[in-house]
Amino acid sequence: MIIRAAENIFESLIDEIMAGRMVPGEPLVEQTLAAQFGVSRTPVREALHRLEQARLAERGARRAYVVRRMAPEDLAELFEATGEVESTLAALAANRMSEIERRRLTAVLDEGDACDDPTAYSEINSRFHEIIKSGARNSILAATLDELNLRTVAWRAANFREDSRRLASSRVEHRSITQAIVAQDADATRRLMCSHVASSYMVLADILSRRAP
Amino acid sequence: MIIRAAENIFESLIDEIMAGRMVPGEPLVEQTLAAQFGVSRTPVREALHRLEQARLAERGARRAYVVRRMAPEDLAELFEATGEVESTLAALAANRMSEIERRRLTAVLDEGDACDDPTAYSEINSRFHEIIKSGARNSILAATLDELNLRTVAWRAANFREDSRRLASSRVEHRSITQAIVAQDADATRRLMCSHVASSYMVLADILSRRAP
DNA sequence: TTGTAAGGACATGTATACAAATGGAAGCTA
DNA sequence: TAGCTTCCATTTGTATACATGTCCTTACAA
Repeated sequence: MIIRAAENIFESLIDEIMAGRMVPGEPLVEQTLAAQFGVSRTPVREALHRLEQARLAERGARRAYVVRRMAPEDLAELFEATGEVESTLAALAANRMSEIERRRLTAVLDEGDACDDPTAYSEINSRFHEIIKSGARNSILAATLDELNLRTVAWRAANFREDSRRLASSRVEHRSITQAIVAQDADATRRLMCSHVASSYMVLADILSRRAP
Repeated sequence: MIIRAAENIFESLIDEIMAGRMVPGEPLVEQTLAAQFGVSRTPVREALHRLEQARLAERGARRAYVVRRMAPEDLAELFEATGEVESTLAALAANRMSEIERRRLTAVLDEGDACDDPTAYSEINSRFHEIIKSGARNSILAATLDELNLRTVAWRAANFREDSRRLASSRVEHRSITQAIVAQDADATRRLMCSHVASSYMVLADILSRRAP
């Protein structure tokens, strides 16, 4: 093996969960996975431990691993936590971003306005959030946000995509957030970002509740 | 072994780091630790991986583990992140704590005012922060705060204790925070908690910078 | 029928041996 | 001497065998 097997397996399992090919509650048996990946139990074991740390796997009966299940309340907490951390980053960014970064943010915003393809818009949306994250000048909070976002992958899996109505309001929200950042108004930025993230997740929560009541 | 060896070793290593018996940069060799704990490399290996996840260990030369070192800038980021998350929890708690919880918070505050022993005060201080953490009604953010606090253990190690001047201002700050929470003023709570945590860490940072310039 | 205890299947936990990789040191060359 | 190459020591990575623990099944008795 060129690179570490445990690392590959960890990434592969995350991909499987993200793609929805492994659903919450599905067993993750060391022996079975080892056979599938063509390695021994040892690296699989390590990958499963890492999945557990990342809260993507949990222990079921007989200490066996399963893809993590989450009650709706837990999901709500997770969404709230994500929103709060991202809002904090945005508030810090409002105070700390350079003129160049503010211009880049505005540019990405304009690019998003000119884009109608949902897939492309999703990529632009990521860039928007990335700029804010790095503008906050705190890599630890940024990493914390990444970890929280990673935990939602299993729930974003089922080919969730923001519908066009949500896309329109998302544009408006990004616009207000950007204005608050450019005005270096940290409080407004926090408030706006918080409700922006809340709205985004509301749509997802709605879909999930309709599918698994 | 009655309970899991890997778990024991993980806890033990954290204790060693907390106590300052293992200092940043010190090598953590699987073979050596295995011999010390009287087990094989396997559980030690697992414990080290967990330490790495917790950001208490890092990889040095030849992928060997060492107790994590941190540059002063990283430490500043860590303190800021901790303060922001705790402030967020406090702001949520201001909106969500029950009347009973508010009374308990006030009671702990009074207990702290009547206490002059630094060790006892430290314990009361912990209870104060615990009440706020649980009052926020978000276990994920609470766990995030715990994880961030855990990362500072190696830096709190060197029998750091708040001096009496700091203790006096800490009392005053706790009083204002409690008043803001009782008044259910989330914004004021956030602001006060943020500066409270910042002041606490300032003392530690000051000590650290004088010891290792 | 229900409660309980023994046995067994299944999955993880641990021990050990061997493989691989990484950095550094020794030695060679220009 | 500087720079390169080769080799080796050290440490982690992986494979495999065996140990342990937990739950479920089943048999038996009240």
